[in-house]
Amino acid sequence: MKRNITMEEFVAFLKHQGFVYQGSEIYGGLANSWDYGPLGVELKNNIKKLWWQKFVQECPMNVGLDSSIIMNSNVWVASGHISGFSDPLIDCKKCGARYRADKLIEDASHGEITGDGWSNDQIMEYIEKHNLACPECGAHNFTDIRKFNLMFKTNQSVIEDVKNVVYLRPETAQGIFVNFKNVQRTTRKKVPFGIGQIGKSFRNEITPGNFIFRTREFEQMELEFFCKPNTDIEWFDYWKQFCLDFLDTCGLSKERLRYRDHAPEELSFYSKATTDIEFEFFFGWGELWGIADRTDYDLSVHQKHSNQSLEYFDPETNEKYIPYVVEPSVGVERLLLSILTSAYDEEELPDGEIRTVLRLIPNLAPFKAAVLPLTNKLIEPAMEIHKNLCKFVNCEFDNSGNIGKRYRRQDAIGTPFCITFDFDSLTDNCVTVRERDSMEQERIKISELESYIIKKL
RNA sequence: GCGGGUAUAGUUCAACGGCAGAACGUCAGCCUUCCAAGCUGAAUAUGCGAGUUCGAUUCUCGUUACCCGCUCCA
Repeated sequence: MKRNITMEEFVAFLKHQGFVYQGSEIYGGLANSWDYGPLGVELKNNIKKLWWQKFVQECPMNVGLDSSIIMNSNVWVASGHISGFSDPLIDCKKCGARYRADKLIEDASHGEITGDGWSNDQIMEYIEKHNLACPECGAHNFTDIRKFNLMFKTNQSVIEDVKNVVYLRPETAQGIFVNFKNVQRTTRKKVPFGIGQIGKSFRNEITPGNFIFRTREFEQMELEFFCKPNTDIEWFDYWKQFCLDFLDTCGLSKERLRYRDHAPEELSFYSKATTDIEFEFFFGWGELWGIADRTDYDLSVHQKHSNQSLEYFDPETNEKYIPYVVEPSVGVERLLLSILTSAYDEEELPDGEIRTVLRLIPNLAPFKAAVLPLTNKLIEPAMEIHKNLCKFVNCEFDNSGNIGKRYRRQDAIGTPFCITFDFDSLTDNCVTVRERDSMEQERIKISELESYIIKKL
């Protein structure tokens, strides 16, 4: 990227080209929801396809799964998502500082009283009675207690009732864990093996933002890799490298990628070690891919709560154990954003003109080719070529404006090849194939066009 | 959630308490034999809701969305 393009400019660019629109736009939008346009959905699908290819199809150890978004609520009790995430939060109305109300009491009483297990009313009563002040500004002016609930809640029935409360999954991982036995039995896989899944997840984030970086609805591509206890460290390193290689395949700029190991105090309760692959987004470095050593935590808690054995019998050693899990988890939208960020380029041509180019790898490009008649007199025969090529690759037809303009337009959406049908084509049965990055042109026989394009992809 | 800022066409910007303009883009026609050419024409905008006013895109309030900072992020 030659120029320092701002995020706002980039968002406008993506909207203009039909990659990403604001969600519910005609109704004034909905905070942090984004829709993927005709080009966005192609790119997104291509990203998912590539991930699936690399993590499932080409990886004999791994298989795929597609589990439900809505699951038995006990799944979330077991996983800790319900109990572990209902902190009573309170804000100081004066300075805006936010606290966990129970911690406030604990701190004020110097640890003598913990608000653990208290009801909201009890906590509020204590705060009022002891006239607890905001540690920041000293004011006695708090909001009501609000339970911060990460999960989207709904009812599985037309009647709302506490008994039929269900949640939209906050991660796809649990769907894999609860199917561990099913998958292992039916595929006859031996540990180590992995289960991959792509799907939507939902989290009521307190502060979403930064465009599509953090949204409440998002899509994850997760692999849960089951291995023998004490082999988790080596597999952890294996997948760390594997993910980085994948990002390289996607065309991400190396200098905008780095590993970041989580410090022991920031590790989640379920994780022994976590490394993020971070990408340098517009707003700074941010988590792109989290690789976590989840140990046997998940299978153990599900075994406990479900009363179903989730042990694996290792036929080689005749041992029974609960496998350890290494989880590389990446968000589709974050990956899409980093791919687009890396691909965006404004190139100065020899004549001083600037062209915008999305240097997407051909595999990911929304359109693989565009068929362009040199003039409007050649629309019909050019359309024939387009019609045929569409059967093999996603390609576009464009006859508006002059040819140069159409080349630039395709450059800006990352189309790797432009196929121009000119007057000579009528007699020599050849077309000009113009390559996006080099801008070089080659004369190709129409009969060999498909194989030429497919080979280049 | 708090504080600050912003909101006019697809985009970038004008203007005004009294008919809202331009450039680029888009579309149509003409022209055009390979890198955003030219000519002619067209469509498209004051985020939403109240209030003040004879009249509000302009002033006031509310609301929604976005941006920046703080806070938060199992």
